[in-house]
Amino acid sequence: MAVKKSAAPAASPPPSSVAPGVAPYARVKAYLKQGLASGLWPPDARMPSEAQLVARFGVSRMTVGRALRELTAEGLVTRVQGVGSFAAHLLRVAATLCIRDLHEEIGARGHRHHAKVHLCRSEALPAAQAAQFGLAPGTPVFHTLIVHFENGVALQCEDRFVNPACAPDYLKTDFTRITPTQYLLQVAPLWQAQYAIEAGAPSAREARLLDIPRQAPCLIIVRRTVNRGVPITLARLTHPGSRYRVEGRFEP
Amino acid sequence: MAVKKSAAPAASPPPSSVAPGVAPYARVKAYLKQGLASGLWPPDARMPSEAQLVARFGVSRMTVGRALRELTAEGLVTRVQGVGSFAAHLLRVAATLCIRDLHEEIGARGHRHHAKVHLCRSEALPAAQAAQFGLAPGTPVFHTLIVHFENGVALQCEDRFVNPACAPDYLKTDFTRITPTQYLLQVAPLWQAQYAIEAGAPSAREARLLDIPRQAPCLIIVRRTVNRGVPITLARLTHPGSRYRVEGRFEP
DNA sequence: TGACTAGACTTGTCTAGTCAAGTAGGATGC
DNA sequence: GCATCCTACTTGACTAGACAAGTCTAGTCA
Repeated sequence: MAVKKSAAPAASPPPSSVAPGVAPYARVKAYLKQGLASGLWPPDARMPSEAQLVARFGVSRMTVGRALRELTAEGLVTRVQGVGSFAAHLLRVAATLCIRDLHEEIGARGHRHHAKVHLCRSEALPAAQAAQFGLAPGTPVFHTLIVHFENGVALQCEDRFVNPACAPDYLKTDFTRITPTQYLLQVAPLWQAQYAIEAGAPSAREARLLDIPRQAPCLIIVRRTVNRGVPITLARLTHPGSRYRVEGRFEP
Repeated sequence: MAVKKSAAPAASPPPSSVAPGVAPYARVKAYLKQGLASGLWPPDARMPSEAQLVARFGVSRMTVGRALRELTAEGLVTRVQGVGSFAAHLLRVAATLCIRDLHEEIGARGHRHHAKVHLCRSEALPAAQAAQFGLAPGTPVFHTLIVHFENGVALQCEDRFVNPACAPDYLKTDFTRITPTQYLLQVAPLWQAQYAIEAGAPSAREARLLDIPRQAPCLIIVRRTVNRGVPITLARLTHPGSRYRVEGRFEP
């Protein structure tokens, strides 16, 4: 093509300012993103078609297609075959919540981590956890109870059940040197995780281990991981509400 | 090309089983994903190069490139120009946390939502919130305090400050019919959000409004949204720990 | 031995065209 | 009026090539 269509509708960034070092698809993407942010295309508004963007930016259809496809993946644009591209509602804000390994997280803050193992044995799966874990009650499972400290202050009580079939050598690990999370990620590739974050009071044992009052509010994260339908581990992570919180950010 | 390289290393899905109706890029992607899930390529292991995948699947480089690019975006693969593609560590588990609008969430459960407005006025921004919100103390801001009910039970106490510059007509809205979140998303496109999830005790007023004891653990979400550097709103959402939790799942 | 260079290999990106499939609207025929 | 068909427009996906840029290795030369 090269010869640009003369009847370009004209708007903000035509092929002017070729932007050095920025890939064409990124330029198209930035243009669309800016239009969405500025309200040029409110939710459900029709956005320029691929052909129009091709004409405006003087690039190939593959290139504008990539920009639109990535925006679709990010949830900013809705596309309907045969109809067009539309600005998406951002009602459902999908945020990236980063569940980091605690050891790494403490290290990133430049602090000292240590762990105390209170329980590390094989036992029959209690009925209370059986349904949640996805194994029959009474199945032999590994059970660890570890308290993690940041600079000597108890930060997390980790009560964990592990499927022996996925990590036969789990109990032999020295959990004062490596966290169960790290170990399990090495042994069994994580493939699915479900989690619930809730506020609640600690159990009597958790209160004692964390050295907090029984009525102190705690942030409790229950996480279950599964690989190809096989349950790997079920963990209940109890944190004193005064010492721990989950933070995150979201930007489309 | 067309003639396949005879020295193909041989593995699971060669061009055999052409898979009807599944796009080629999706087939390549599924193949790689399965290899990662099965542990064929443990973290940091070298994955097949684009050229090898082109030979194996008999598709063009653009197609395998798309598959690898999408896996990279999903955090499953790390690519280094000039070196190769490698299986990523999944240590950092990025989960999609869905911050839904409460009205929509309750509706999705088939339950009845109603709201009670306790405060809806303009006031000077208190110093306590100024730094967090990003406006000077004393700046006139809109302040609402709304309690949301699910089937008549108090579920959330929403204490919110709004920047009048972003939503001049905010106070005129009937918040028993539309939630502030919905209104603000219509008026000002959300462009950045920061949030913190923590467990704590409710304030005296929150306990009264939610009809819970002072020492009942609450899940508190503090959310700040910004558009192009301009603060839109700062919200403190307090939920009784016994009635609300955040759930999510993650699968690469 | 050590510095440098050339080539092989890799990913990153783009083009110009193709075919397929879906939608919407207008023209046609009953 | 109503159903049908055709056409224009849209997105979805792909190909076969191209060039650029980064990395690594092996060989060469001082």
